[in-house]
Amino acid sequence: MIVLLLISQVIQLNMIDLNIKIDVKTALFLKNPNSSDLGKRIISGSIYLIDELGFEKFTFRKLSKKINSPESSIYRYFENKHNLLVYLTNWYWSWVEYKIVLATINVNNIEEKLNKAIDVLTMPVFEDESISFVNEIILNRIIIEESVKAFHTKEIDEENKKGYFSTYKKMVNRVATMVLDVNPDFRYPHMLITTVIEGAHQQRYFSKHLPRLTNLYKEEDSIVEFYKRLVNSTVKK
Amino acid sequence: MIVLLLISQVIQLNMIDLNIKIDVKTALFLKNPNSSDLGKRIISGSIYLIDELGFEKFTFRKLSKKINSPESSIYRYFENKHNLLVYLTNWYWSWVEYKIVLATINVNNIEEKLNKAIDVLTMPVFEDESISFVNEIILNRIIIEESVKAFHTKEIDEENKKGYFSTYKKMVNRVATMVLDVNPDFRYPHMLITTVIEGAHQQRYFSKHLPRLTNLYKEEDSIVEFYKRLVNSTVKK
DNA sequence: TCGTTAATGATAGTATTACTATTAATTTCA
DNA sequence: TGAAATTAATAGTAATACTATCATTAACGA
Repeated sequence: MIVLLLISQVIQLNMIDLNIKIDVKTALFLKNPNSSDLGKRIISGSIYLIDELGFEKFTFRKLSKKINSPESSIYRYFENKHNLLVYLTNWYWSWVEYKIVLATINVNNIEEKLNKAIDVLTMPVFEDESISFVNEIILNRIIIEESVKAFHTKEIDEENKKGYFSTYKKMVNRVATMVLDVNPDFRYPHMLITTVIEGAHQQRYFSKHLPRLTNLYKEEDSIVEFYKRLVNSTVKK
Repeated sequence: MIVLLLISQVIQLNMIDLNIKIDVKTALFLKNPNSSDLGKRIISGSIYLIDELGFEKFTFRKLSKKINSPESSIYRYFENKHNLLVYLTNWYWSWVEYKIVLATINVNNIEEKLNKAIDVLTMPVFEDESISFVNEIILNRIIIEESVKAFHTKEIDEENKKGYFSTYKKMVNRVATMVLDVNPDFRYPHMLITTVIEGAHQQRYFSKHLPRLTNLYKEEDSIVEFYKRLVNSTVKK
């Protein structure tokens, strides 16, 4: 009980921390959605609505009706729906990095440590681990279905300069370091990790919509199995 | 000279073949763009314009101005710009499959055959190998920057039923078969190949826009090197 | 507790997008 | 040559992605 409480407090603290970082490093939002009731309704409402409609059909007008606040008020928090999506992905990757830290904190064996991180990166989110107004199960679904759109735009270079993707890079870097711990001579740690992260999402998407493009076996989580095998056989000295 | 001519004829035939397949299997277009001058202007104009503006800012109205034909005429060929993008991806994958066939046709060693295919899938398109009104260098760039949007939509399941992605699946299947030739016990051939294809595109994108997410060395094509190593070490018995 | 400031609500308005409709001009090819 | 098919020219509509204005309410500090 005490342990749980402590962990929950750590998460709370950590989340505040991460949000401050987003706040400082980027110009992602005009007003911090964490700072008000309306802001939180925008975030949690948008998660449900993007999941329901898909990002293309999602609009601030529809969101305003869902949360019963005027469209113009939403625009006081986010310049446009694209920035809101990027904000959500940052939230997600902060959360994932935190889960990696938790999963590897007391693991001393470096191979096992890397494997634990790969687990977090490739396993589906099935339990509501939420400690806040964000539903992580649905957010995970949004990341799988929509997150490629967050960085496939003509504005990528300017947005990158503004730090829109720093949370993601930071998390990738953490795991890439674990790869180098296992094999310091391995030349492609970042390439490997982003291949695994994006690949695992892609395969989840394929398994749902284009199953001919992947291979699933009932008795196992094939995606986790495949990427673990891939990492271990590729990183090996 | 004679050889070149023959190859060129084969390509020509093959392209017609592939287009007939697209025609028959899907409802991708309302009128075959290959069948008229206007249709070809739509395709080649759209390739330049999508590359220039990005898919989001690309509109049929802007395209109509570029090719000097009314917007409504474009709508007689494609229901919407999304279907045009899917058409372009099909064109691209038909062309890639043809390149794989060419690159592997006289290779008897099965490992070498697979490696040749991985080469085609991971190498950049730098020469204008075009035999038609399609500029493959620019098309390759569009695939890297925009193609994820072709299958990340809410309509994916209906579109999949209509056969919108059959060209891609067919090509993946061809290479997956080569994987099984090398190791018949390997359980994840499709997963491996789609990981390589999409991963290689992703890494090209990262190397251009988010270089911290990948690892590039000047003296080599790191992306080709990495994915070859990955395939060979993962497929190994 | 009053008064100022800040945040939100209510409403309206604009340019652009994603189409559809109609009719005239032109091309095709039987 | 003449009918059928294709393309051009033009107009129009609902929805999207915003911006602007002003009224109302909440916050909070003197």
